[in-house]
Amino acid sequence: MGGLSVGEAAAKVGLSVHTLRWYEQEGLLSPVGRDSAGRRRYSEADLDWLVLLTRLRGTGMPVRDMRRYAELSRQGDETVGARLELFEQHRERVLGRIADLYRDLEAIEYKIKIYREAEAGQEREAVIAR
Amino acid sequence: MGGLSVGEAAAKVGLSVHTLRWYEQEGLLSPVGRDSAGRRRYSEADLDWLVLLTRLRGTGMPVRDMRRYAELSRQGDETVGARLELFEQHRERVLGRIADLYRDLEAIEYKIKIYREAEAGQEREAVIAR
DNA sequence: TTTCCTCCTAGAGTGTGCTCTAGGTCAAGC
DNA sequence: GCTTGACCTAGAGCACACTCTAGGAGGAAA
Repeated sequence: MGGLSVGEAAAKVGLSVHTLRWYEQEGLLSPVGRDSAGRRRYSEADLDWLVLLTRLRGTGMPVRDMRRYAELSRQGDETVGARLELFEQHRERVLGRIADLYRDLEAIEYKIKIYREAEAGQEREAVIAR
Repeated sequence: MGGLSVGEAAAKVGLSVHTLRWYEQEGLLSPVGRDSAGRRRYSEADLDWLVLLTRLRGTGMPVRDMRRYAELSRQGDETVGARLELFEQHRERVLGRIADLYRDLEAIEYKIKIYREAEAGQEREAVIAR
Protein backbone atom coordinates (compact mmCIF):
# COMPACT_ATOMS: atom_id res chain seq x y z
CA MET A 1 0.00 0.00 0.00
CA GLY A 2 1.06 3.58 0.72
CA GLY A 3 4.47 5.12 0.38
CA LEU A 4 7.36 5.11 -2.02
CA SER A 5 10.23 2.64 -2.10
CA VAL A 6 13.72 3.89 -1.38
CA GLY A 7 14.49 3.94 -5.09
CA GLU A 8 11.38 5.96 -5.91
CA ALA A 9 12.00 8.36 -3.04
CA ALA A 10 15.61 8.82 -4.13
CA ALA A 11 14.54 9.62 -7.67
CA LYS A 12 11.92 12.05 -6.41
CA VAL A 13 14.09 14.07 -4.04
CA GLY A 14 17.29 13.87 -6.09
CA LEU A 15 19.44 12.00 -3.60
CA SER A 16 21.00 8.58 -4.03
CA VAL A 17 19.51 5.47 -2.44
CA HIS A 18 22.72 5.18 -0.43
CA THR A 19 22.39 8.72 0.82
CA LEU A 20 18.78 8.19 1.88
CA ARG A 21 19.72 5.18 3.99
CA TRP A 22 22.76 6.99 5.34
CA TYR A 23 20.72 10.05 6.34
CA GLU A 24 18.38 7.79 8.26
CA GLN A 25 21.27 6.01 9.96
CA GLU A 26 22.79 9.38 10.88
CA GLY A 27 19.54 10.45 12.50
CA LEU A 28 18.80 13.16 9.94
CA LEU A 29 15.38 11.70 9.50
CA SER A 30 13.27 9.59 11.81
CA PRO A 31 13.18 5.86 11.06
CA VAL A 32 11.11 5.36 7.94
CA GLY A 33 8.17 2.94 8.00
CA ARG A 34 8.67 -0.58 6.63
CA ASP A 35 6.49 -2.95 4.66
CA SER A 36 5.92 -6.59 5.62
CA ALA A 37 9.21 -7.58 3.98
CA GLY A 38 11.15 -4.98 5.97
CA ARG A 39 11.57 -2.57 3.04
CA ARG A 40 11.35 1.16 3.58
CA ARG A 41 8.17 3.02 2.58
CA TYR A 42 8.51 6.79 2.37
CA SER A 43 5.39 8.78 3.29
CA GLU A 44 4.57 12.24 1.98
CA ALA A 45 5.80 13.65 5.28
CA ASP A 46 9.09 11.79 4.86
CA LEU A 47 9.46 13.24 1.38
CA ASP A 48 8.69 16.77 2.56
CA TRP A 49 11.26 16.39 5.28
CA LEU A 50 13.84 15.11 2.80
CA VAL A 51 13.19 18.04 0.50
CA LEU A 52 13.78 20.40 3.41
CA LEU A 53 17.01 18.57 4.20
CA THR A 54 18.17 19.04 0.61
CA ARG A 55 17.51 22.78 0.94
CA LEU A 56 19.54 22.91 4.12
CA ARG A 57 22.39 20.94 2.56
CA GLY A 58 22.13 23.07 -0.57
CA THR A 59 22.76 26.14 1.55
CA GLY A 60 25.75 24.48 3.17
CA MET A 61 24.34 23.45 6.53
CA PRO A 62 26.66 20.80 8.00
CA VAL A 63 25.19 17.35 8.61
CA ARG A 64 25.88 17.89 12.31
CA ASP A 65 23.46 20.84 12.40
CA MET A 66 20.84 19.01 10.40
CA ARG A 67 21.03 16.18 12.93
CA ARG A 68 20.56 18.66 15.75
CA TYR A 69 17.58 20.13 13.95
CA ALA A 70 16.08 16.66 13.44
CA GLU A 71 16.54 15.90 17.15
CA LEU A 72 14.86 19.15 18.14
CA SER A 73 11.95 18.43 15.81
CA ARG A 74 11.47 15.00 17.37
CA GLN A 75 11.32 16.57 20.82
CA GLY A 76 8.16 18.45 19.97
CA ASP A 77 6.72 21.90 20.39
CA GLU A 78 8.84 23.15 23.26
CA THR A 79 11.88 23.24 20.95
CA VAL A 80 10.31 25.68 18.50
CA GLY A 81 12.39 28.51 19.96
CA ALA A 82 15.63 26.57 19.52
CA ARG A 83 14.68 25.65 15.98
CA LEU A 84 13.86 29.26 15.18
CA GLU A 85 17.25 30.30 16.50
CA LEU A 86 18.97 27.58 14.47
CA PHE A 87 17.29 28.75 11.27
CA GLU A 88 17.94 32.42 11.96
CA GLN A 89 21.62 31.72 12.50
CA HIS A 90 21.70 29.66 9.36
CA ARG A 91 19.96 32.43 7.43
CA GLU A 92 22.70 34.85 8.50
CA ARG A 93 25.39 32.43 7.42
CA VAL A 94 23.77 32.00 4.02
CA LEU A 95 23.43 35.75 3.53
CA GLY A 96 27.07 36.13 4.55
CA ARG A 97 28.06 33.45 2.08
CA ILE A 98 26.16 35.21 -0.71
CA ALA A 99 27.89 38.49 0.17
CA ASP A 100 31.29 36.76 0.10
CA LEU A 101 30.50 35.25 -3.27
CA TYR A 102 29.57 38.64 -4.72
CA ARG A 103 32.76 40.13 -3.27
CA ASP A 104 35.05 37.42 -4.65
CA LEU A 105 33.16 37.49 -7.94
CA GLU A 106 34.49 41.00 -8.44
CA ALA A 107 38.05 39.68 -8.65
CA ILE A 108 36.91 37.20 -11.29
CA GLU A 109 35.09 39.82 -13.32
CA TYR A 110 38.11 42.08 -13.13
CA LYS A 111 40.23 39.26 -14.54
CA ILE A 112 37.71 38.65 -17.31
CA LYS A 113 37.95 42.32 -18.23
CA ILE A 114 41.76 42.18 -18.29
CA TYR A 115 41.81 39.02 -20.39
CA ARG A 116 39.27 40.45 -22.85
CA GLU A 117 41.45 43.52 -23.29
CA ALA A 118 44.53 41.34 -23.70
CA GLU A 119 42.77 39.29 -26.37
CA ALA A 120 41.68 42.42 -28.21
CA GLY A 121 45.26 43.68 -28.05
CA GLN A 122 46.60 40.48 -29.55
CA GLU A 123 44.11 40.68 -32.38
CA ARG A 124 45.11 44.24 -33.15
CA GLU A 125 48.75 43.22 -33.26
CA ALA A 126 47.93 40.33 -35.53
CA VAL A 127 46.17 42.70 -37.93
CA ILE A 128 49.10 45.10 -37.92
CA ALA A 129 51.60 42.28 -38.45
CA ARG A 130 49.61 40.96 -41.41
CA MET B 1 66.63 40.81 1.88
CA GLY B 2 63.36 41.36 -0.04
CA GLY B 3 60.23 39.33 0.38
CA LEU B 4 58.19 37.87 3.19
CA SER B 5 58.82 34.64 5.02
CA VAL B 6 56.25 31.89 4.76
CA GLY B 7 54.89 32.84 8.18
CA GLU B 8 54.52 36.49 7.24
CA ALA B 9 52.96 35.63 3.90
CA ALA B 10 50.52 33.25 5.58
CA ALA B 11 49.46 35.94 8.05
CA LYS B 12 49.03 38.44 5.24
CA VAL B 13 46.88 36.37 2.90
CA GLY B 14 44.98 34.50 5.60
CA LEU B 15 46.11 30.99 4.78
CA SER B 16 48.11 28.65 7.00
CA VAL B 17 51.81 28.09 6.53
CA HIS B 18 51.00 24.47 5.76
CA THR B 19 48.52 25.48 3.09
CA LEU B 20 51.01 27.84 1.44
CA ARG B 21 53.59 25.09 1.11
CA TRP B 22 50.93 22.65 -0.03
CA TYR B 23 49.65 25.05 -2.72
CA GLU B 24 53.18 25.35 -4.04
CA GLN B 25 53.67 21.59 -4.01
CA GLU B 26 50.38 21.15 -5.85
CA GLY B 27 51.50 23.56 -8.56
CA LEU B 28 48.95 26.22 -7.66
CA LEU B 29 51.74 28.75 -7.55
CA SER B 30 55.13 28.75 -9.22
CA PRO B 31 58.08 27.79 -7.02
CA VAL B 32 58.69 30.65 -4.62
CA GLY B 33 62.16 32.22 -4.42
CA ARG B 34 64.50 31.07 -1.64
CA ASP B 35 67.06 32.87 0.49
CA SER B 36 70.60 31.60 1.01
CA ALA B 37 69.39 29.21 3.71
CA GLY B 38 66.76 27.70 1.42
CA ARG B 39 63.82 29.46 3.06
CA ARG B 40 60.95 30.77 0.98
CA ARG B 41 60.73 34.49 0.24
CA TYR B 42 57.36 35.69 -1.05
CA SER B 43 57.47 38.60 -3.49
CA GLU B 44 54.65 41.10 -4.02
CA ALA B 45 53.73 39.19 -7.17
CA ASP B 46 53.55 35.95 -5.16
CA LEU B 47 51.26 37.63 -2.64
CA ASP B 48 48.99 39.05 -5.36
CA TRP B 49 48.75 35.64 -6.92
CA LEU B 50 47.91 34.07 -3.54
CA VAL B 51 45.19 36.64 -2.95
CA LEU B 52 43.70 35.77 -6.33
CA LEU B 53 43.85 32.08 -5.41
CA THR B 54 41.96 32.80 -2.18
CA ARG B 55 39.24 34.55 -4.22
CA LEU B 56 38.98 31.57 -6.53
CA ARG B 57 38.82 29.12 -3.60
CA GLY B 58 36.35 31.43 -1.86
CA THR B 59 34.04 31.11 -4.83
CA GLY B 60 34.38 27.34 -4.77
CA MET B 61 36.81 26.76 -7.62
CA PRO B 62 38.25 23.25 -7.21
CA VAL B 63 42.00 22.98 -6.65
CA ARG B 64 42.18 21.04 -9.91
CA ASP B 65 40.94 24.09 -11.85
CA MET B 66 43.23 26.46 -9.98
CA ARG B 67 46.14 24.21 -10.96
CA ARG B 68 45.05 24.28 -14.58
CA TYR B 69 44.82 28.06 -14.39
CA ALA B 70 48.30 28.27 -12.88
CA GLU B 71 49.68 26.05 -15.63
CA LEU B 72 48.06 28.19 -18.32
CA SER B 73 49.48 31.32 -16.74
CA ARG B 74 52.97 29.84 -16.75
CA GLN B 75 52.64 29.08 -20.46
CA GLY B 76 52.40 32.74 -21.35
CA ASP B 77 50.33 35.00 -23.54
CA GLU B 78 49.00 32.47 -26.01
CA THR B 79 46.85 30.94 -23.26
CA VAL B 80 44.94 34.14 -22.55
CA GLY B 81 41.95 32.82 -24.49
CA ALA B 82 41.87 29.62 -22.46
CA ARG B 83 42.17 31.56 -19.22
CA LEU B 84 39.35 33.87 -20.26
CA GLU B 85 37.19 30.84 -20.99
CA LEU B 86 38.08 29.31 -17.63
CA PHE B 87 37.08 32.47 -15.78
CA GLU B 88 33.90 32.95 -17.79
CA GLN B 89 32.84 29.40 -16.98
CA HIS B 90 33.68 29.93 -13.36
CA ARG B 91 31.71 33.18 -13.33
CA GLU B 92 28.63 31.29 -14.58
CA ARG B 93 29.06 28.65 -11.90
CA VAL B 94 29.32 31.30 -9.20
CA LEU B 95 26.23 33.10 -10.45
CA GLY B 96 24.42 29.77 -10.55
CA ARG B 97 25.53 29.05 -7.01
CA ILE B 98 24.25 32.42 -5.82
CA ALA B 99 20.92 31.77 -7.53
CA ASP B 100 20.69 28.36 -5.84
CA LEU B 101 21.45 29.91 -2.47
CA TYR B 102 18.69 32.48 -2.91
CA ARG B 103 16.28 29.75 -3.98
CA ASP B 104 17.06 27.46 -1.02
CA LEU B 105 17.07 30.46 1.31
CA GLU B 106 13.35 30.81 0.60
CA ALA B 107 12.68 27.48 2.30
CA ILE B 108 14.61 28.67 5.33
CA GLU B 109 12.78 31.98 5.51
CA TYR B 110 9.48 30.17 5.16
CA LYS B 111 10.43 28.01 8.14
CA ILE B 112 11.45 31.07 10.15
CA LYS B 113 8.03 32.55 9.44
CA ILE B 114 6.29 29.36 10.56
CA TYR B 115 8.34 29.10 13.74
CA ARG B 116 7.73 32.76 14.59
CA GLU B 117 4.02 32.20 14.25
CA ALA B 118 4.22 29.05 16.35
CA GLU B 119 6.09 30.91 19.07
CA ALA B 120 3.52 33.73 19.05
CA GLY B 121 0.76 31.11 19.29
CA GLN B 122 2.39 29.46 22.32
CA GLU B 123 2.67 32.82 24.07
CA ARG B 124 -0.99 33.56 23.50
CA GLU B 125 -1.93 30.18 24.94
CA ALA B 126 0.27 30.82 27.94
CA VAL B 127 -1.50 34.10 28.57
CA ILE B 128 -4.92 32.46 28.30
CA ALA B 129 -3.90 29.60 30.61
CA ARG B 130 -2.66 32.02 33.23
C1' DT C 1 10.81 -22.57 -11.17
C1' DT C 2 14.19 -19.89 -12.65
C1' DT C 3 15.66 -15.42 -13.41
C1' DC C 4 15.80 -10.74 -12.41
C1' DC C 5 15.31 -6.69 -9.90
C1' DT C 6 15.16 -4.15 -5.88
C1' DC C 7 15.74 -4.26 -1.50
C1' DC C 8 18.34 -5.29 3.17
C1' DT C 9 22.62 -4.63 6.68
C1' DA C 10 27.27 -3.81 8.14
C1' DG C 11 31.10 -2.00 7.15
C1' DA C 12 34.90 -0.57 4.03
C1' DG C 13 36.49 2.84 0.70
C1' DT C 14 36.80 7.42 -1.67
C1' DG C 15 37.67 12.38 -3.03
C1' DT C 16 38.67 16.85 -1.46
C1' DG C 17 41.34 20.02 0.89
C1' DC C 18 43.77 20.64 3.99
C1' DT C 19 46.48 19.77 8.69
C1' DC C 20 49.80 17.72 11.39
C1' DT C 21 54.10 15.00 12.69
C1' DA C 22 58.84 13.58 12.73
C1' DG C 23 63.23 14.61 12.29
C1' DG C 24 66.26 17.93 11.11
C1' DT C 25 68.72 22.78 9.63
C1' DC C 26 69.89 27.42 10.43
C1' DA C 27 70.33 32.28 12.13
C1' DA C 28 69.90 35.40 15.86
C1' DG C 29 69.82 36.94 20.52
C1' DC C 30 71.53 36.13 25.30
C1' DG D 1 78.50 28.69 22.52
C1' DC D 2 73.80 27.62 23.55
C1' DT D 3 69.02 28.10 23.32
C1' DT D 4 65.06 29.42 20.87
C1' DG D 5 62.09 29.84 17.20
C1' DA D 6 61.04 29.79 12.48
C1' DC D 7 61.92 27.25 8.79
C1' DC D 8 62.76 22.79 5.81
C1' DT D 9 61.00 17.97 3.58
C1' DA D 10 58.39 13.78 3.18
C1' DG D 11 54.74 11.71 4.28
C1' DA D 12 50.91 10.36 7.46
C1' DG D 13 46.41 11.66 9.23
C1' DC D 14 41.95 13.85 9.39
C1' DA D 15 37.04 15.78 8.73
C1' DC D 16 33.38 15.67 5.85
C1' DA D 17 29.83 13.68 3.18
C1' DC D 18 28.99 10.51 0.91
C1' DT D 19 29.57 6.02 -2.10
C1' DC D 20 30.32 1.41 -2.79
C1' DT D 21 30.82 -3.68 -1.72
C1' DA D 22 29.70 -8.18 -0.03
C1' DG D 23 26.55 -11.29 0.93
C1' DG D 24 21.93 -12.28 1.21
C1' DA D 25 16.43 -12.13 0.99
C1' DG D 26 12.00 -11.50 -1.21
C1' DG D 27 8.66 -10.89 -4.84
C1' DA D 28 7.10 -10.89 -9.52
C1' DA D 29 7.34 -11.73 -14.45
C1' DA D 30 8.48 -15.24 -18.10
